[in-house]
Amino acid sequence: MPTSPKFERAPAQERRDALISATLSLVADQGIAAATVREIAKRAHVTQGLIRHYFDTKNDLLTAAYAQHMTTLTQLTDQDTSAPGSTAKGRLRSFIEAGLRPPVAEPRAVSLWAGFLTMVRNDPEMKEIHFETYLSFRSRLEDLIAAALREVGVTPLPRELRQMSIACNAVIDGLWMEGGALPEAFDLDELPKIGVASVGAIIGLNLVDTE
Amino acid sequence: MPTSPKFERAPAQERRDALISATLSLVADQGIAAATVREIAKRAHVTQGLIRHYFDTKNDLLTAAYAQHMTTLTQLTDQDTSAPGSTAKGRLRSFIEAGLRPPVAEPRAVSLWAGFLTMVRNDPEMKEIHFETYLSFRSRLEDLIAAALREVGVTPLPRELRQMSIACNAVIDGLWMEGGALPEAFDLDELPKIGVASVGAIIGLNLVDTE
DNA sequence: CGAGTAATTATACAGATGTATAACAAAAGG
DNA sequence: CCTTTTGTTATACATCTGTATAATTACTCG
Repeated sequence: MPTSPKFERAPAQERRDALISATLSLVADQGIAAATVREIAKRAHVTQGLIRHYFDTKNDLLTAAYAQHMTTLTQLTDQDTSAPGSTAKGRLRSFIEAGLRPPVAEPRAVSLWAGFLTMVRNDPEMKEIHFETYLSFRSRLEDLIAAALREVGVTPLPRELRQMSIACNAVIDGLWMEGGALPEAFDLDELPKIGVASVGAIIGLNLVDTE
Repeated sequence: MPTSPKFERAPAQERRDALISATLSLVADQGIAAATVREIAKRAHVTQGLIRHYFDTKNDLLTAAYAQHMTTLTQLTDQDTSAPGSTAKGRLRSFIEAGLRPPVAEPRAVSLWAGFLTMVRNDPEMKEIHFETYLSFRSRLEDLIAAALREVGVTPLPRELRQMSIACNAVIDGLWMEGGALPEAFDLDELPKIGVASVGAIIGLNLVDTE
């Protein structure tokens, strides 16, 4: 008498991914404290013992989840700026806008950032991931700013460029954070617009007008 | 035979404050998960049962701690802008600088913000506190911007003013966050300088030069 | 088709956590 | 000085947590 299988064996990568995204959604929804092994297992539709089969410790799972989230964020922000044939100014604008629209800018992402911050500050491995992601974002921004300025014949000093990129990064981060923490306080597309205008003001270049 | 007293009875307000600041320092240092009743009691030099005597539930203590922290932050930012006889431009600059220097801008404050974010998003009472603090900060900033512009004969439209204050608030928040999350990545006084310059650029007013 | 392997479940365990309640003792009032 | 009040400690308890290990069961390979 053939009974229906009691569970299914999934490919390793698939299970790992399921566990990681269960972790991320839990941290985003209810904070790091709610991400217990049992709750994670439930969301991934497995039993809790299986977590140990893929990750030596809960901390390993959390680290893997954070790394994956940061990688995704970086990719999402970058993808719109690689279109060839466009102007540097246009690429800079796309970069800003992408960072201030879903899926990059949304409550979920901000909650994840906040949820992991404690671990980032105390765990060297996570600190490393955070630091690299931040610097890579800022250096990407710095390159785009330099290119846009070069396009109009301006070449700022390295020191000026550094300050511009820090400031522009701060506007983007700040808007991202405000939009995520108080989504109901802003209109749709309000944040991207403000972001583009502000970065333009800071680097002294009108990014708003199309041409 | 008179033995030394086994404990001391403290004024109610004093004990409440001790419990609240123990909570805040714990959340700042090790995150919200580390703020257990036993650990809080230890830092406040009392036993854990006493917490229940001052707060019905742990959640009440956390809410009280968050409220106190936010109030302190607001006061710290505001105090330098009330000096009479100064120019509106100068007051705006003080406001920005105060928000980007210790004790407002420091890792501890950012950790607290992150630690409480989950609760802010899920607990209506804390959401209310957060919303009001944010709006009050922004409206304070909006007033200062309007005054500084009026001083040079400029009167922006309400819509423009709103966008400026959102953007300026974002720069300040973003710099505040970056400085707190990666303190070693910035020089002392670098963030206040960048903040003043950026806000100036956004509202079209040179805030850097003294006169 | 049958045995071996490893993915998955099931169970166990020591310690931590929030809350509840009982026991104690320091200060206040008469 | 003694009683009362209540701030404070001490203890108890059910539940949850991360980790460890044993027991199953689905798939693979010969």
